[in-house]
Amino acid sequence: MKLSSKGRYGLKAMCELAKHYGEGALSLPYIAGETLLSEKYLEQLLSVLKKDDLIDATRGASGGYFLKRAPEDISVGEILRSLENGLEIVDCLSGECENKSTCHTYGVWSKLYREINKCLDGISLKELIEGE
Amino acid sequence: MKLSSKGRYGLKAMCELAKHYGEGALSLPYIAGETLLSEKYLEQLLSVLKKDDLIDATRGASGGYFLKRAPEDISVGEILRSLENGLEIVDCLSGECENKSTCHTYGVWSKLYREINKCLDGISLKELIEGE
DNA sequence: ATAATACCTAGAAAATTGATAGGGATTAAA
DNA sequence: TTTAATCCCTATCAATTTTCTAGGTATTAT
Repeated sequence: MKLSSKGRYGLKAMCELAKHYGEGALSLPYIAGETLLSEKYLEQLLSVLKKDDLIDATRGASGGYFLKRAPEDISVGEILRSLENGLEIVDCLSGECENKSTCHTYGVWSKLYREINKCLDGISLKELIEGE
Repeated sequence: MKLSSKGRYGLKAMCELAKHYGEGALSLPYIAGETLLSEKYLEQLLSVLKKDDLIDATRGASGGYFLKRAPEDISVGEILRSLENGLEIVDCLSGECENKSTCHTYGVWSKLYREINKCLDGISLKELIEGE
């Protein structure tokens, strides 16, 4: 049960944006340079984060990406759910499970799912860059 | 961040063994039949669980697998750590991370790791088959 | 105009996971 | 003592997912 690199990389990028919150937009090459990630791969992650309304961007020369809300108002949970396309650890949590009632293990997954979300929703981007 | 089918299948098999705890060994074909899993694949999962001392087996005709401890003394955490080869959601948790001190995200992973284990260690196999 | 940027889509490469196959060793029971 | 049922071991294939690369288009400050 590993987090994908999308989650890890994307969260790093979000930290970078948070560090410069209020200073205008950061360009893709800049973020890639700071986080040591491939520009093209990072671009795809940022597009996901944008689709989910966590960041926004301005196009054209001297354009770039920036947080849509303040770092203290964005939780790690939101970011990871966006990048990982949900944090459901088993498929029967999303979609309907037909034998939820008789399945011995359903309860485990649903409890774990709640705990994971609770934990991650309790950490803000601001705490992250300040080292709680 | 998905649990692999090893974890899901293996836990199912463990439930089956728990249901018949104290009744002697269950054969691979029997367990596969009850859980609707491929014999050969399940065999590999059981061998992992055996290596990690959660189950034991007797060979030869009328042999089979059985729990090494009572269902109330085996936690879901133990089972999943065995099958998933640890529950570290990122690699820097296992192995040493060289820049643990400067990394903004290390704290998140380590906190989440603790929560996941705490949650799963708090559920016993017995609770599972009895529906807590 | 130009150069720097975000945006979009297709697909290759690599890694992981899921599953199959076949044979060997052991042992209860006929 | 033979037989059949079982666990044990290892190799390998197939499918899926993840990671990453490539190339072009649209937009905009300078």
